[in-house]
Amino acid sequence: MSPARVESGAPTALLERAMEILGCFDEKHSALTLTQLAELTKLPMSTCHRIVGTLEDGGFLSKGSDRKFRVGTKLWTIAQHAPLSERLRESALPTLARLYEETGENVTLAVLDRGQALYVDRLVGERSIPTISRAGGHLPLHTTGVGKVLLAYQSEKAIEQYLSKPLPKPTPQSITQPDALRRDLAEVRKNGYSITRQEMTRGSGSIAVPIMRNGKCVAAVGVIVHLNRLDVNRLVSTLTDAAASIAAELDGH
Amino acid sequence: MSPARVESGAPTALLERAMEILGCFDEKHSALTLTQLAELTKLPMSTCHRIVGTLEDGGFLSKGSDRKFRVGTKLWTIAQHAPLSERLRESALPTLARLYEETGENVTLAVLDRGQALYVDRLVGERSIPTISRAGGHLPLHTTGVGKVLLAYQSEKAIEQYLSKPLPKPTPQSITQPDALRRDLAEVRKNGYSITRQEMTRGSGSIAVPIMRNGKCVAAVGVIVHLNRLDVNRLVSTLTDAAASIAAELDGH
DNA sequence: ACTAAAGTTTCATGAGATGGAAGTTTCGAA
DNA sequence: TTCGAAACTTCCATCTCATGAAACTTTAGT
Repeated sequence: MSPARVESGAPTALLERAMEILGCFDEKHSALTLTQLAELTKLPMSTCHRIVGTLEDGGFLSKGSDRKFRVGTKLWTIAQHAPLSERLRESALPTLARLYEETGENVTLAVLDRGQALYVDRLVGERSIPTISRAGGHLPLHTTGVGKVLLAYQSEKAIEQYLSKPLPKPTPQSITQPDALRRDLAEVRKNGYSITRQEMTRGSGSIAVPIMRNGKCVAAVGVIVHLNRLDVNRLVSTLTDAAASIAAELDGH
Repeated sequence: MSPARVESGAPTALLERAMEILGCFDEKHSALTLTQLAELTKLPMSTCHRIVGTLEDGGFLSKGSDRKFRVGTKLWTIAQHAPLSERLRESALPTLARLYEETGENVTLAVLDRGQALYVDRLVGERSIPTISRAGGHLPLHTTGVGKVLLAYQSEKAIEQYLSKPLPKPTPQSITQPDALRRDLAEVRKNGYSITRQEMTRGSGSIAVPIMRNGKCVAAVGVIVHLNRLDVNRLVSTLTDAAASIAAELDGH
């Protein structure tokens, strides 16, 4: 128990370093060179090289002909057995497909993860407007349709904790005043659905509804549409059906 | 360079052990206790415990209230940035959704991986018949529709190598005679699609077509249907359109 | 309450991770 | 084609940190 143990960054365990390296792959970095990985993780080149090599041998990373590393097939395969894929995504996909066909719009499925909306899946067509959300990506809770639903059905305490931190404001329409948000969330609970209008992206809005299981909101489905196509009544009813269908599928197995 | 270096199993590097632990999660093991993990990897409990703990801290594993470990959200998130998800799956999904709606049948998308068909995605409805293929799962090349397509478009040498190994025969209808398979694959290349009839599962058949890019077959789409619904002409034409559409989407970005 | 199985902590030991430095390859510019 | 610099790979003396048997604690099923 030497006192100089839990020091700053340096003497970390090998495994933590390896996880940090893998964690470098995100929305904006799907292909990275060894040098970039060493910079991002602040690891010495030689150490980084050795770890990356082992990860590559294990199929967790793969090196392209462009000398860039990408997430490997083995890692992907393992991830398909996460409950997120195996249970939620798999159960929801047929319904999402129907929803997509019916509306022709961007369809998203998200869960709450570390105080953000984690997009489990999305269906984007050529017709639908471009969106920032990606499967595997995170967005704030208070600026997205699915996010507001996920937040609204949290405990009072969790909501207050979320509101206590500074809230990002990606557009002028984003609601960042705690009181305004509290009212908005109350509306969501009352109506059973959320609406956003240009709170995340200029020109687009969204509608989302909760997927309930045992009285808890386990996920949210939503559509993102061009503002002038935001036909609330029609979309809410379609989404409510879809959510019920997904919930049934989840219970089914 | 001590000669007794690349010995048998025991003295493996930490990272390799960690990857082996993660690799325990597969089709038939989506939730495992610490003891099970220690058994599967043949690691001492204490060592396994420590590694699993670190993986849990990093969000690569998560422990449920049932004391079982599952693949964690962090690992899943990272995997979404694999080319398999980000490029192929994302590009193909809208088309697969349409295909699913049009046919109402099991729709699958697969690539070649380590001499097997790796299922990248599948859409399964209540209507469609039960299938073994799962997203993230592997099946033999010569007994599945998508597999035969993937194999047929390989090089002569690769095909011969595949045929040189013993071929599993899950049903009496499975084609395992090298010569018969060679003829079947030639048919696939000639026609541009593959057919299977009860070669993997009794009572069901499948049709699949290649997704070509730069003259190479990068993936295959297929449907699995009840034998007496196997309307070859209709399905082939629908699938061919879908494959072209996915290929276009892949080129688009 | 009891107990067997599952999970957790401890710690002396040495295997193996470490990272600076030197060597090699790649790639773009001249 | 030659050259130089940046990217990548290998080497190896040093010593940290992973190791796993054993002891301990918790859990769940009589």
